Amino acid sequence: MVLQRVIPNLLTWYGQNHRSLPWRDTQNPYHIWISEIILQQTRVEQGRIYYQKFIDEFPEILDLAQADEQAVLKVWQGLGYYSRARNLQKAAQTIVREMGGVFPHEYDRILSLPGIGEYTAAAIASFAFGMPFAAIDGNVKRWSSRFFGVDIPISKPAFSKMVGPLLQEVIEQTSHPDLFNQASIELGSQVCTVSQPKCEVCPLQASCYAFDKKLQNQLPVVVKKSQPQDWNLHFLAVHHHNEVFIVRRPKPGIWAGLYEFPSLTLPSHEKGFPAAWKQVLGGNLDILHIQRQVHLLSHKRIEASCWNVRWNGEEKPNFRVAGTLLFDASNALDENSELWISLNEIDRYPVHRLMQHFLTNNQHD
DNA sequence: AATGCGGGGTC
DNA sequence: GACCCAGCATT
Repeated sequence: MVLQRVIPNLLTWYGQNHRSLPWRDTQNPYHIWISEIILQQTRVEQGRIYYQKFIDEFPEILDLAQADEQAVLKVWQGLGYYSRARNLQKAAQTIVREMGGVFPHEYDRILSLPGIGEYTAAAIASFAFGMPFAAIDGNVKRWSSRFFGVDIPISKPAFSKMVGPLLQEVIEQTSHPDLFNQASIELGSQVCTVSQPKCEVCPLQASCYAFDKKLQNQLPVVVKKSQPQDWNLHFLAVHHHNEVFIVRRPKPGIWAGLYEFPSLTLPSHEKGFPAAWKQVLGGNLDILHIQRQVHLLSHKRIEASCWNVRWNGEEKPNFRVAGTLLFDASNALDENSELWISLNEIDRYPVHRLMQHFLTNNQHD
């Protein structure tokens, strides 16, 4: 096979050029696991600080298994894709309950844990235990499509079906599967980049299809993503004496398990104070100020308004009026889903970036 | 097979 | 803006 011939080049290149990262040079499966979950759809530089925080907060699997979900989400706050944090803890509990508290050494058992798919299972199996499973992430897909000249869109299962066995065949013949995977990923990240790949220094150049045919800019084939959906979202920061009202978002869904001021989705043209709130709170309410913020996610464009109001009634206002939806997350409740807290307690609760923005910039608007 | 799920860096 | 990052779960 063509690839087999240039593997020595690849390993030599990696030995001379790889970055030093906190989760390399360890074989602790727990540490490697945490790093791999953090790095899913997340750049190394963004994940780095979260990795350190997470390990410090939960040094062992047991610490993670026994923690409050809220504490896990709090460490994850701001990183996004919060189901990763919840699955991490679920998996830790499974390991403690069903696997004797020891991270499993078998590929199939690793793969069975929540939050771990084929890529992550292969990465952990090879990095922690030296097992020959080809780890195929976005970096590997990119160089593979160029090297082998595969024009199937890399997001399609058919692409992995085509390339996976080729890489698997090679890794089963190398004496260092862990180094092969590290080098493969690092190559895609540092050399075979999306734009302007550094073919002049690439250890695979001599056998690369795209280099030979000058098709580096045609490969890989990428399916264009759908446009983000507009979302007109209103938040109600209601102050009563020294307290504010927060709610926990339901699972599943965006920001599941995180806290926020109660929010309400309205048709995109409605930018005024929500009528449903006015109807219930109208008489005893002063609107102090409004914060407007456009918040961009990969799949949503959120036009958010945060209404800071003072409630003048003696008793707390009642948000649970029969037949009226006063905020989106007003279902699936337990005792901690709706809370009145003093504003300086908010740091104890995990919140999303948009909520954090409203809290941080509250004095100056 | 397609979609939902965050946030941020780069060009 | 558009792209995409050491993907996975769900439908």
